[in-house]
Amino acid sequence: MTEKTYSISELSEEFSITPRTLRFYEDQKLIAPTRRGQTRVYSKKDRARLAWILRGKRVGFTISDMGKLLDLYYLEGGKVKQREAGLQGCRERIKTLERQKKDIDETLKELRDIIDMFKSWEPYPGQDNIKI
Amino acid sequence: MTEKTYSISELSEEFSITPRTLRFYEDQKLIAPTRRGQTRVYSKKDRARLAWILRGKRVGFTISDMGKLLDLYYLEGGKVKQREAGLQGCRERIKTLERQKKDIDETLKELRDIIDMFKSWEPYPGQDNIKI
DNA sequence: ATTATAGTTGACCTTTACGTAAAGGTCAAT
DNA sequence: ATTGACCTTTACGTAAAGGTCAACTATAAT
Repeated sequence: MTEKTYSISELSEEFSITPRTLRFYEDQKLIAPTRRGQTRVYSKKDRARLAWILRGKRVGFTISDMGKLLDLYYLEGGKVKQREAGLQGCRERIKTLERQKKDIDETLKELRDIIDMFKSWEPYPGQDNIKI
Repeated sequence: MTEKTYSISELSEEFSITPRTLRFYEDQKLIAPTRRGQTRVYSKKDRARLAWILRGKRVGFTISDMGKLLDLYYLEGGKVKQREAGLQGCRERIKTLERQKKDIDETLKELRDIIDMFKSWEPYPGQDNIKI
């Protein structure tokens, strides 16, 4: 059974990014698709890595951050020190993410306040300008 | 009673940013401190705006995003269309923030899995290298 | 055979968010 | 009056994350 593979455009469409982005990630050593000739062939594993990278990006990590994380994740055997550093790194990331969650909750609250403020200013029928 | 004010360095230290950053935000019309001579004097209100901007930044908004949001917030009277746009903008931001929260939760879960993985590799006493 | 469709590698361009001098003003303390 | 601390503007520099050509190549379809 041959595993499913993806072309660069399939993958970029699926994740709403451009092929350029995928090539860029490869350039930055985040993904290493195999080649058939000189054409990139992405595996399921590559696809999973990509999903990880993009999610990391959405929550504020840089792509090089994600590169390091992925390396840790796929680390098969390594020195103790590397693993310790990995653990430390993970813990720090968890902390910043938890802070971000708090920030988001507070920002959400304020956004909803703004919406309420807007609503309480609803114009009267027939009126399309409000002056104070 | 004269309200409390802050110097550029007070404020930048409090929020762990550089004075350059504050001047930059002013350049971008995000904050408009008053002046005593040519020296910037920040009010409580300025400080609040700054806190907003920085929180927005932490959760992934650009500073120009935050500028627009602040304008909406401090909007005193305006056309209906502006307010409608403001409402729409807020709703969109709320959506992306909620998505980000989900992303964060999933990322947190995976980070914790990685940590568990690391832990299960704990070396035996006296051993400081693991090979596979 | 030629056209269309994907793919490739450069190389340079752009935006965001500041950093980093350079060059000097202001004011309090010595 | 000079030092030091803090402030100012102007202006060029930079890193991150791609965008945007341009010039080819490979393969499939007509």
